[in-house]
Amino acid sequence: MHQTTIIDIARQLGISKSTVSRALTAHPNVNAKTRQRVLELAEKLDYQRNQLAISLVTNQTHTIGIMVPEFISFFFPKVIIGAQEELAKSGYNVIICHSNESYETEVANAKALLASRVDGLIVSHTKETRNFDHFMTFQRKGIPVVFFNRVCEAMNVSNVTVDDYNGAFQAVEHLIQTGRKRIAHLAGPDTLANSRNRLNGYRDALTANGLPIDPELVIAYDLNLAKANIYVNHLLNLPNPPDALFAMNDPTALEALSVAKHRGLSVPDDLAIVGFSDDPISSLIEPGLTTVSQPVDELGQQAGQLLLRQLSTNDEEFVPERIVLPTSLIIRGSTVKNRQEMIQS
Amino acid sequence: MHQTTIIDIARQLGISKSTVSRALTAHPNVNAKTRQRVLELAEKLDYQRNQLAISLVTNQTHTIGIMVPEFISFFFPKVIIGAQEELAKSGYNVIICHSNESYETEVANAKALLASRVDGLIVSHTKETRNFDHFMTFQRKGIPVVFFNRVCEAMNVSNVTVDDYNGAFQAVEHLIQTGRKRIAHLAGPDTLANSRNRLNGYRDALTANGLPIDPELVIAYDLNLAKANIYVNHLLNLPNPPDALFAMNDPTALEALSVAKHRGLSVPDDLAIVGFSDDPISSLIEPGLTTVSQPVDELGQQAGQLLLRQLSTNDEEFVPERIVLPTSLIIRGSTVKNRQEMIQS
DNA sequence: TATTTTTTTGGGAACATTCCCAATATTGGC
DNA sequence: GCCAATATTGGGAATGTTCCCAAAAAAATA
Repeated sequence: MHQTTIIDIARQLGISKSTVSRALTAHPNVNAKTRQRVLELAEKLDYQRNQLAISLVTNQTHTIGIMVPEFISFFFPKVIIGAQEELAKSGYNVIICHSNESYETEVANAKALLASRVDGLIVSHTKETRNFDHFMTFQRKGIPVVFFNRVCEAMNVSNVTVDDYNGAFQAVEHLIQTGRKRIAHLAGPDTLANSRNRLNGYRDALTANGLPIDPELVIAYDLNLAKANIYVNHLLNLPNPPDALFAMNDPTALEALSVAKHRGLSVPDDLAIVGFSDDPISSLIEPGLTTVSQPVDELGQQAGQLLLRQLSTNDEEFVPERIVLPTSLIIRGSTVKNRQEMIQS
Repeated sequence: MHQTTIIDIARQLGISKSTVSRALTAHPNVNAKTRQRVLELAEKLDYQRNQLAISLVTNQTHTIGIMVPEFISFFFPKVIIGAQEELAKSGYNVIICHSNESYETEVANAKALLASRVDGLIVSHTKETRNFDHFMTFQRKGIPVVFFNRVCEAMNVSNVTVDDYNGAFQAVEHLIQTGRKRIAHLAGPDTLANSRNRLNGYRDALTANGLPIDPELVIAYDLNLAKANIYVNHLLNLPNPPDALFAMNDPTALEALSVAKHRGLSVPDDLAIVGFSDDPISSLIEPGLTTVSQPVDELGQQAGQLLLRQLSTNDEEFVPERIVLPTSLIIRGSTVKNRQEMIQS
């Protein structure tokens, strides 16, 4: 089916396509009457500009790619919305991709985004990603890249993260202050920078408070919940089991909570549990889950702003920025009995 | 910054751009050696095809727009993933838009998708949408449109829904069978076809079981949770309050649950509650929420398949399909005490 | 009215690719 | 070694737009 073009309009009006083009854009050099006639006919003919042709000649698409590893949990959609709103203010559209935690899909998506000539990329990589060549290609071609949440520390690009180290430190210190001595950590894979940082925070909090680091109590896993179940049971079966668990994220913590319930353990008396990310579910279950909360909306907004800033800066003058947003500890019933929710920043 | 083009490759190899083009695509008429040389140089020069130019000349983008009203809740992301996987099998990419429940944003998004020449559209409209002109434009231009979940019944296009009427009927009948006599309904806005269908199911279930329809017990609202809170309190303050509540969706039902707890009511004894959609949270809270479950993944898959089918059919021969997927009632503690989860189809 | 200035318009290259058709090179049969 | 058949290559139009530059028209000035 034929789509109306500026040439159709030009022909019907007996004027040149240049004039139609000017009338349709905000160009000043058109007679007001001519513009009026063009606009009316365009409306009548259902004219829609062809962004492909425009992007081809102007060499910019006004489109930003956002790639996330998944978007079932509340976290990534919220970040996307934050970024999208920020970008929309400057007239940018957004293509959302999810890599499904698959390195291969991530590479394929990166290729597709490159092919559709996005003006920039906002990305959180998969847990499988060890090689970042596919993102470096963007850099080489002068297309701004901003990482968030799961960042590539080796690449010299802007990124936004939360203070994973301090969040973890604070969480573990809270457990220590409430009397726990054997604190386990279900960590994420060491491919993720945030996972590594949380692990460091856990370790340093123990050391700073004179507690030993027992390797038996630290398990790094691939965030597959079925395995979380197994590992929690393993920890609780130890001859000298933990009295507290700090989990990489809320889903893991919730899984631990369910395991504890199943084994007839009392939370927080027999096992205190802390998560990370303040999933909406965490405040609704019984007991409420103590967790490290992140400013999710701001994460997205900042990512958007970083990209916009880079987009309006000369390549030579550009210096990458690394933004770290603060976390806060939300204390609920999974660590302190009969406690109404409390926030500790 | 200059991006490598087939002309660059052609020049460096001393051959024509036609040959390079053939080598880069799956075209048979190229010498194997030539193809090899082209592929190697392309790799070396970081060549990425320019999808804009390709789409411009081939007049198809292999891109499908998916527009949803929001994607914080688990529902829409899951549908998107289902559709995306189906479309990916046939080599289609996806642009995801969310209208943020705003009619204006929806219209703007539709324009942008039209401008970027998507090959098709999968959409669930906002709760504000009464005028569907912006979607009819797609139809007029021969671009396939598939509605899901929130459909426009007035448009002659394919759509996928769940059996809202029967889901609601079954839910209300379950409440009646467990002895409830005054069943309230917190309905959605009447702009949504699924909201209207659920309301009808509610009404007919009451009538079929010889119960009166009390207009006092039916409240239609805009799905803004803050208002749900107010309305639930209003219902419970009635001189003759309801003994059960059927809510338009799970978030509404959860809000009701929280209100009931706050007022010291026992659920399900004082107030039984049923939701719609089986949100992941619903099985985790205490008591578990009885709810109408929908085959969410299948919704997305079917939407994708419908679109693909239309894409490969002549416009003249095409006949819209309307698929209705079955729902099932999941019975939990919010309607039956001490009941382990049970599914009734 | 003639000339200059300003406003408005038109022509055509450029963007990166596909694809048709013609031209050239290679191969096979005799 | 010649001719036909086949394989491979090149040339150039076409896609829908922007944008520069020149041309034409209109308005302002003398």
